[in-house]
Amino acid sequence: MGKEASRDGTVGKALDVLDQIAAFERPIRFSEILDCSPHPKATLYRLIQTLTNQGMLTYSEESGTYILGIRLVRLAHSAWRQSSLAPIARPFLDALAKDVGETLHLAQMDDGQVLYMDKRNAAEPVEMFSSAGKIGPGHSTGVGKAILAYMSPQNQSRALRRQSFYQYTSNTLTTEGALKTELTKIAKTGIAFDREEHEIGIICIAVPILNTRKHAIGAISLTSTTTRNSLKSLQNYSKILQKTANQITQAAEDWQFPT
Amino acid sequence: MGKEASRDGTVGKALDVLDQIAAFERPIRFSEILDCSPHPKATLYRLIQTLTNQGMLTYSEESGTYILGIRLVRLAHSAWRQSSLAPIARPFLDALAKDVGETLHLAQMDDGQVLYMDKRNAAEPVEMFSSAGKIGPGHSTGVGKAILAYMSPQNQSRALRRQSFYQYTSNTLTTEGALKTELTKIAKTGIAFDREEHEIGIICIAVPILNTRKHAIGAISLTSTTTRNSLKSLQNYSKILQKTANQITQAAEDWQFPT
DNA sequence: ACAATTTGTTCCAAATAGTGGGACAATACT
DNA sequence: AGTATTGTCCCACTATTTGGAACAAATTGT
Repeated sequence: MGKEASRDGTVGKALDVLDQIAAFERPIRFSEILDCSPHPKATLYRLIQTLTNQGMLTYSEESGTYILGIRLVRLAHSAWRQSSLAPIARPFLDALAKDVGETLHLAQMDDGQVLYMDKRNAAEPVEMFSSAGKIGPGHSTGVGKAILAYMSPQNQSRALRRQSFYQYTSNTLTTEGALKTELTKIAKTGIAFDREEHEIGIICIAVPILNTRKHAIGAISLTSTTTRNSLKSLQNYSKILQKTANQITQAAEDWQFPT
Repeated sequence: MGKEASRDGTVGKALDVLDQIAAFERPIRFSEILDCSPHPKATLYRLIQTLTNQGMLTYSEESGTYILGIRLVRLAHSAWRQSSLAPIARPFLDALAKDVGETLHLAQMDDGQVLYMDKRNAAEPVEMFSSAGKIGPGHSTGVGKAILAYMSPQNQSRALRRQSFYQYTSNTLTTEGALKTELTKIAKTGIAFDREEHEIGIICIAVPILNTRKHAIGAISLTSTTTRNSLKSLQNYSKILQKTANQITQAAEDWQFPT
């Protein structure tokens, strides 16, 4: 119990390697992987060879580097369709986008991290990173806090333990205590705000998407800039966001979700 | 030698299972997987358990079914950014989309199959398959033929062997001979057409994206319907498509060599 | 040009992790 | 209740993974 060694065999190790390579967001040498790997050289070597001729990694002869393989993209397409809310939420997000003309995000929680599943651009786009599969911190985003506020106690504390509490801006909540207080407030109102907690100048309003047991299975958010909106004016969107969230809940009812 | 057993260990088996589950485009029971699996019950069971607590699969207690897990989406995001042309091609596709106002696709080849990496919608959307990660046949799509025409002889024949030559419509090329003749023509003109070969009423014009060695690393296509366009009128787009493809080639080159 | 160093690949005996027949439990059908 | 189907678990057997160390290739230093 002391250690949370939940390693399952070779497959687990192989997948860890994939995560490691994904973390570097660039082509990477064998020895670079080796440096951040707990495995001995020969072991890592065979692991990577296997992954490569399985199409999960791609090797570039010219530069001697590895990148994540194309097979993942194929698999992820199925994963996205099957286990994300995106396909279900699509028509409702489209309608909402038409109504509000601001940047919208659909996100779910993966092991304490926010995972963006879909996005709609503002009429006048604020160029932001993103697209499906992008991850973000749970403690400093609107969607993250909205979902955390509506988790079962066990899941919540597990997720909280995963938070880095990295201070992105002076508004970021950097302690578990501060975040918990905020989550309680959110659970009362059903609405979460990002008060420039992740990036100065960027604010957002988010609402959870709940299942029948009143636990969050995702969240939607509307993002804007402080030059175009204030936290007050974002409040005007709360009704329509909640309506959309409810519609998605409804549509998702006969669907199965991850815990 | 007789057998083409290229299985590498447990990891390979686990990944095969993922592919199998992806193939069913719906939640699936344990026994259903077992039916199309070469592994004995206990083996498959442990494999799936491992995959599940690694987040590659998600299990629904209520219905006792498995779907591909959310972790794949996260991994694929990195894969998409690293090993697809999509991020590089994005600005050029955007510009092209603005100019032509028709449905555009960016695709690459994965083991003989077309893999769509990005898409731009027409002003009046044509509802058809597609979006990133979606796969399609090589022998009956514009992008597929464009890429096949510009492959090295070895790669081409390997890819041709992978083709199903399934007859989607009366126009589909259903023999290797017919396809090869077509590919020779395409290699001369640099332009590929889909003459309702995949779906009646849908036509498209495609051009390859070439590397410095004049081999295809991908393709872009413009799709329309027979009610809005004819094969002749699609020809008008050939210049601008080729210009865009060249721009992407250029950008891809610069990408490889950042001093 | 030559040695020293770093980086990548291969081998093989020992150890470990995966295998699968079959027993058992939990549901679903008659 | 009885029977069939589906899912979970056990454990002795065995095949696969392991990793130290030797080797090869590419890079760097003098």
